[in-house]
Amino acid sequence: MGGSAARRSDASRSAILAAARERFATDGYERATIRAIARDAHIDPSMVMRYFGNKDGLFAAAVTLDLRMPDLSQVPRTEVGHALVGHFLTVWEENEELTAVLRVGVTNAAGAERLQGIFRDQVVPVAQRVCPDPEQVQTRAGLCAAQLMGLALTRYVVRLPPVVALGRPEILAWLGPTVQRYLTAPSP
Amino acid sequence: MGGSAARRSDASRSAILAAARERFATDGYERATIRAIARDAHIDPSMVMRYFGNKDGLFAAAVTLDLRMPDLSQVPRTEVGHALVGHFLTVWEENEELTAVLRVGVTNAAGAERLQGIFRDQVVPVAQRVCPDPEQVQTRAGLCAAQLMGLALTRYVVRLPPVVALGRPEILAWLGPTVQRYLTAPSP
DNA sequence: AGCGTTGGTCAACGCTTGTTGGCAAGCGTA
DNA sequence: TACGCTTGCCAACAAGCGTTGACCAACGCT
Repeated sequence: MGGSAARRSDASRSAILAAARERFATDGYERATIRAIARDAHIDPSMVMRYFGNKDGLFAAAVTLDLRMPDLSQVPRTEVGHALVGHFLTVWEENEELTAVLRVGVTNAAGAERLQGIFRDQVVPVAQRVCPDPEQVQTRAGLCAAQLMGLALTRYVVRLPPVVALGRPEILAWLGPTVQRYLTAPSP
Repeated sequence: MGGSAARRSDASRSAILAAARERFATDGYERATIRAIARDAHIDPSMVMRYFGNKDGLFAAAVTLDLRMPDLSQVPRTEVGHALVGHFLTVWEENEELTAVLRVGVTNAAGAERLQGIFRDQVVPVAQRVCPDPEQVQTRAGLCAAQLMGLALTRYVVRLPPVVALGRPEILAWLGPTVQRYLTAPSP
């Protein structure tokens, strides 16, 4: 029962998960059909059901999001904004699961809850390190999330041309001070 | 043919459009079914087809988005950020079509194009009034869009609790200076 | 009265969806 | 060889989808 032993089906499982990640990222929850995912993985749709129960289970298994948040207490206090924007930019561009969870979070109630969980468990704790006032850390983290998710939305999902055209240094120069202010400036 | 005369079916038409707006806003494009919209409007699904051709036509007719952008050249130059954030906040809260177009813009390719069109035709021209450098106006408008759509996304769609909890004055105080900087500060 | 136009209902079409159960082939062990 | 478990494919199900066309009732006109 432990499941530590390698099963013969592990190749199929991971093929399904990879295909699911890609489909969810590009199509969103509703249009990412089990049949299409199975076709991408060169396997029968019924196998997807047997391995993951149902479509919700597949989504839960495929999209497990780790932002790999850095330890901001190691960064000079005047550069946390710059560091945070840079980290998000890197993670977004090398990890399509973020687009998946954002797309699904907008269409699906369960997806929205997952986004809330990521915010609560991964973003807020990091903000707590740099802004110790427990009264304000939630608000400040929320403001950062609004700015960073807005960037992701306009750049990777909606693809507003001017935002797509921005280079990494320009984004850092524009958004770094904003996030810095949201995290460390005195409350207005 | 002109269509100026009031038709007997106008009540049904507008009932369908109202129901469609609400469904698209809460469910997104795929899950907002014609059958559900027709049920809400107390009418037969086939009438929706007759009036609007197909689902795309219904969406186009239901979600016509006018941001009613203010003339920022009338506002003191140091307060355009504050004014813009306040305007967006007002429009978002009294108009569910914005949530609809955002939700659909994330899932549907046609919806994304519509968002790009709104940005191009309604947001950029206003930014042009306050930031006359034609080289930068696109970029600056894009940055504002990223911040404002990020707010809308986290507040009205994903509903991150700390962002939902923010009051209007706090949002103005936090985001006003950001948008102000994106519009008027010297390029970093 | 008779007419065409309009507003509306009903039943069905073809298709896709998530999901299920049965059955065949491969494997390790006894 | 025979057994039991795993892996996989196939065919089918019920439900829902967008969409279509036939049919009916009410209206406005001449």
